[in-house]
Amino acid sequence: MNSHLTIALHVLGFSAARAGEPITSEELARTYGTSPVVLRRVLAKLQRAGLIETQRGRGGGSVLARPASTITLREAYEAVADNQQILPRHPSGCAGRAALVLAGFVNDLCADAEQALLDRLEAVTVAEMDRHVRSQIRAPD
Amino acid sequence: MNSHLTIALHVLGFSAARAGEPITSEELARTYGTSPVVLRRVLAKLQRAGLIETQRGRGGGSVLARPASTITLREAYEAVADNQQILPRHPSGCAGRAALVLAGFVNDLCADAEQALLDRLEAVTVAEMDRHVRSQIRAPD
DNA sequence: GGAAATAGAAACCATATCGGTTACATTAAC
DNA sequence: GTTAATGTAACCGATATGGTTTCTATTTCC
Repeated sequence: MNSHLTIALHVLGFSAARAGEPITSEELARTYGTSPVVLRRVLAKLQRAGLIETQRGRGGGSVLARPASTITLREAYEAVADNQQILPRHPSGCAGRAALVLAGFVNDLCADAEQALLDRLEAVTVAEMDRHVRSQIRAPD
Repeated sequence: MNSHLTIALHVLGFSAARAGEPITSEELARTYGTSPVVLRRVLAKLQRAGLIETQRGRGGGSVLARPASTITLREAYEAVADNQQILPRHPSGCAGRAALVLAGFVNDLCADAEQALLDRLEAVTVAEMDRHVRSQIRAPD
């Protein structure tokens, strides 16, 4: 995994705060602290996943493709995780029956643990994230 | 994360199966499918964590330092994870109050999701892993 | 129609990580 | 002292990553 997940959540959070007004990759890059090109690489993934829509040209930028209350953070994760497993798996080069059985057990357990992690991400929507940010901004400290 | 977790579980599983007889890094490397040097790098971490004990010289090798029923797979994870977080965190370069609040929210959520993953690993002991392997070996298919 | 603003994408580079190998030192049993 | 084993450092090649540059495509505004 790389930094794409945190960038994606930054994008979704800021897009939600705009309430329909498009936000540019330049502004997203500046607030996140990286370059616009890096940000567009993540924007491309979010588009492919159908989470945002982007307009080119003057006045362009990105907006949420669906209501913020219908987008879970797990969807953001899956949009940017290129089929990568969080925990590494046993390789195929194991020798012997015991090693193979052990590898199968470990792989199943890793999959189960990852599922637990994804369940946590699925329990939070972009709208909830946005509400949290709004409340914290209005009530400093 | 690298492959050290799967190697560590391989080590603990095979050590448990030996019931006190030391196992060499050469045999562990052969059954896992890598080189003995790579394996010893993981063995060093498991030693530092107090999960195995290793003897040099002829007839040497590694044995479990504690009963298999008292070692959880989470301990193995923490022995090999060099303080690394599974999910990446927001960088410190965020600009603006909204970005900082959002980063804090995301970081907290990531920590929570990781905790859910670790809980799954903590629920399994090396002894249970060993029992599973033994039962599967005796009853093929 | 032209200028400006914006996204899209490819290419390249510097850096870090990782697994593998080699080499050598250290330890313990026989 | 020979043999078998761990401990560790050094190096190499492959891969991933983030950053930058450059160019193209699109859209709006004048």
